[in-house]
Amino acid sequence: MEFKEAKNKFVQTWGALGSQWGINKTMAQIHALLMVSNEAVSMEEVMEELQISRGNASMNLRALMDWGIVYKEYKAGERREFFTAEKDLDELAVKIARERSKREIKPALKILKEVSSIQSNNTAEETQFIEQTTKLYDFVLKADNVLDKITEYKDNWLTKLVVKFMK
Amino acid sequence: MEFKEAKNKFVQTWGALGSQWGINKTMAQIHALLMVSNEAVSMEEVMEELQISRGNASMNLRALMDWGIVYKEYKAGERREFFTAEKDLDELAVKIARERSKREIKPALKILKEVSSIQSNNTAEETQFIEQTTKLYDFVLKADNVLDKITEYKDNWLTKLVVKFMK
DNA sequence: ACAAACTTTCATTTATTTTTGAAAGTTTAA
DNA sequence: TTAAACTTTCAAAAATAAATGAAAGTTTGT
Repeated sequence: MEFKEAKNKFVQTWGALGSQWGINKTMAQIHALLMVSNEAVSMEEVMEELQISRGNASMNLRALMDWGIVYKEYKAGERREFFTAEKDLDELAVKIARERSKREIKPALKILKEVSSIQSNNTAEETQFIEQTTKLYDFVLKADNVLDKITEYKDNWLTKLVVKFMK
Repeated sequence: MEFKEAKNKFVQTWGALGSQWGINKTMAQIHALLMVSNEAVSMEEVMEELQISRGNASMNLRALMDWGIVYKEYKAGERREFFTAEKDLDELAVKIARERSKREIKPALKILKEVSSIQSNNTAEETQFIEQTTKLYDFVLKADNVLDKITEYKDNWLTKLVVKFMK
């Protein structure tokens, strides 16, 4: 396999993975492309490499910056903007984890708390509902807290987790 | 908030979450419905509660069984099949983690290994590509191993993780 | 062996999500 | 202040994913 083919395969694969994880395909592809580029990439180049429209490139680059995993760069004497991806994987994973916690887990917790707090009429049905949603609330809360703690380490959290856990 | 409203809210919320996580909305809703039911539910009831067609119910129940988080149950003297969800959350999370590892992480690792193994012509571009995809491979492999180890505990793995990690 | 009771399949339809591209907006340099 | 160079927005179009429902398939009791 030669370079171009490998690069393309990587971008495609990362894109497909993204869509299984609630991130859209193009967004994941752009991220993949930037991550393996040795220097900052212009919007024009992104459009060219991925064969996408200007609007699409603009919106997804913006979204990636909102996630905090792609940065704008300005080059001296250049009017255009260039983009780079977060390349440190510990940092990348931490940012993704935090963002998903904020966007998905926290709101879900709020709802779980609400629905598990109804007062029961003591039918078997309602008792089961309250019991299960309460358990879910506790579980998700605990998981979210663990995530928080783990990502506090930032550098090498994965390695530290391995060390802590394997012994 | 009264019971029916709470139940509906829970099912809707779980469904929306599902679609952000690569599981389709109906599949997640059915799972939510079964999880808070005190007894096994027939396909007819699922259709009725969620207002979905027979085909849809059948396909998604099947998919949930493929994931190993919904079970068929037979009642004496009843021709129909009934369904229950895995209610133990440790067990549920373990099954989901294992399934996603098998379906998504393992295939991604295979590709990462492939693309990171091209031989370089020593351009800066290719060097960067190989370096970054190699790092990714190592990272994802390590993460997958940690997941494996954690889910081996099965019972109370989350609690055990908290204990190990907080001290 | 038949038929009633039930489940699965899959071609078609429907709904949702993503993409496009042209117009509007912004920034910079002269 | 003007215009060139660039980016963003968003309504409409295209692509993708999910749902429907009728027909085919299966199982069970008589």
